[in-house]
Amino acid sequence: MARLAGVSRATVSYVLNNTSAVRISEPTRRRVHAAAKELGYVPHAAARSLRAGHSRMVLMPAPSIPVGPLYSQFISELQWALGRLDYTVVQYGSVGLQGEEAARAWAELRPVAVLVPGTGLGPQGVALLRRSGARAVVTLAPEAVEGAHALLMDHERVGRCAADHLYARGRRRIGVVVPEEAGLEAFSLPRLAGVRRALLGTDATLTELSLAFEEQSAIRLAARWRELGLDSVFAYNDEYAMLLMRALQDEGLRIPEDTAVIGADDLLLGRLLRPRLSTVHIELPSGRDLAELVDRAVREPGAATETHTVLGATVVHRDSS
Amino acid sequence: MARLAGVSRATVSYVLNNTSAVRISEPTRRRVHAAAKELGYVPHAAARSLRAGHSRMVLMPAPSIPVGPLYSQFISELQWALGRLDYTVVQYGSVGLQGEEAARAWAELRPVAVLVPGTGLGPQGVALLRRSGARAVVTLAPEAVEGAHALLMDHERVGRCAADHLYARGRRRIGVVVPEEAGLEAFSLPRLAGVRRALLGTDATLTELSLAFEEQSAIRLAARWRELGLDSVFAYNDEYAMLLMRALQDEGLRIPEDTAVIGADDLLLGRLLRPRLSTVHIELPSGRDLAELVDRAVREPGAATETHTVLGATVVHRDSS
DNA sequence: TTGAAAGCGGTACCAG
DNA sequence: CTGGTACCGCTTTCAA
Repeated sequence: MARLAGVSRATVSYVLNNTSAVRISEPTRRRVHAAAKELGYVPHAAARSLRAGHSRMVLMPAPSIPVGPLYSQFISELQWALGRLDYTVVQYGSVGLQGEEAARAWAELRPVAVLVPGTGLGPQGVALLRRSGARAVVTLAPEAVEGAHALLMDHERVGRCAADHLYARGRRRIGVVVPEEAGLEAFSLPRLAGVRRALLGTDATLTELSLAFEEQSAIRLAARWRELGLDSVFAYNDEYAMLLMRALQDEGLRIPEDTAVIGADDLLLGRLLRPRLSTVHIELPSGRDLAELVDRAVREPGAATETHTVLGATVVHRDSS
Repeated sequence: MARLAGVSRATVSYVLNNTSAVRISEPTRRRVHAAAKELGYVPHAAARSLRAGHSRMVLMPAPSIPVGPLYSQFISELQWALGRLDYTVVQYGSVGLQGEEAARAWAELRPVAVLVPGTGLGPQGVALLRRSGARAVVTLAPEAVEGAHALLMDHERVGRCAADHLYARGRRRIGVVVPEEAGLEAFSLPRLAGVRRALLGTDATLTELSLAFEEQSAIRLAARWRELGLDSVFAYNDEYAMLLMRALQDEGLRIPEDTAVIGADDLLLGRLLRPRLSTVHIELPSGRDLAELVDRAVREPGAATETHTVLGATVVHRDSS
């Protein structure tokens, strides 16, 4: 670039990076800075990281489904915290890419760390990423993956909490909503399994209820509610719970007398319905903590992989259960 | 890499890219592929784009505020459509970066195209990006920026629609909710301005109402509702509308008799309250169309910048207004 | 204090 | 058909 500033490329590099091992005279610095400003010079990240052999890019797949305020908040916090540690966070739009293939696509960018929510990345995927220079791979999933750090997001606990609550309040015929929308299985199945486990060995019964996030679907489900003979339902999350509760009420069912309803995520909107919606409050890991984990892993890539359980789940009992 | 496969780098390149201008013998291809598989070889995107002088990366800033299902859907669709056109979509976590500074950070990655929702990127930012190789810069904002293609998302129309509707139904003392949460000004201010414009020269009055997305804030606002003397309110969006409507009802106000309420975004959840929430349905551009615009712009970087108005707004009249 | 030169991992031309 | 080689933009010794 600014050899047109009268100096060599090396000098430019020194000046712009404030290289401490080298002293550059003030006049020269000034000329370099001036020229850079003038030409609108921007360093070429690819060239830099090619030469350096590493980057400070932390990559995570972009969510392909609408995420709630909880998760959005978490991502923002994480980006902010990693930004403070001088990492660049990049969400890769991996629409349609699967497992190994996705891992390969990510590896092409040679990120220093990869954060993967959900399953879908096997041990081979992790190995591939590590071979291509990722000094840290962190999964946010129900179970750990060989070779990667793991933040265990145990959605089973959410189901267990909800089921324990309903059972403790005397409910025995318990329905569990399973959303029909694709891409939610990663959450809905563990939550369902959690309910199942909580009810194991008790006198309660569990009924799976398929429900799409549309009024018609809820109305259809409500129409056959009496024949279902359920006295309570864990509705996957607050949004599905709100939808279903409204349909049940329109069908003439009394909440919670005839049927108790509980959701999850503790959305503000759930408090607006009457009766106020009971819910399972979920606590995600703090973005700061995860950022620190990443940073530690990057600095100490040989260290044993850490596994932390990070999903807090507590029942918030309001009026619908 | 697989010079350890017994061939030269060049040959590897030919084989893995299926270079048609060159014929490689089957045995050689096989050995290369075998070695690549064995070593878990992944090409180095930085090296490739350094050499090529360009990449196929489309960059957009990651949203820093929780976005609704509407926008999430739009992003997904866009990623999918661009993926089909063989672009790689990357969301850059620009937490805290502003205008020029953000533009510089993005430019370091030398994306072939940049998509920027919202204002904050000035003409200099656009120029900077173009100078560093971006063949297309597209803004999604209320107004066009010199040098960039523009998808005009005219949120004023949302406010106008809502105001026209309320006015047509005989309301004259109209409140407009302005969220207190930071980062929403890009939407809330134009919506407010739209209401103002719609009411200009009529006998209606406009009152700004500051509201945070918390129950307490809504309760406080509702408590002074009677002294405000409003007969209707445009509540920014459906979520704020739901929150406020509930608080008004708890305060003893009848909806819509005493106060008409209208939101925006046409969320499913708005239909669950009673009375069912009136709303302004918003139509975002199709991801496919935007992807095509980007592709066209990339292939024809010299062409004049296009400006399209892409935000459809129509009132959905339900029971709260 | 500054400059010359090597090299990061690919691609593309040209010679063998 | 295949290998040598120059080069993309930047950092980093090493010499001047």
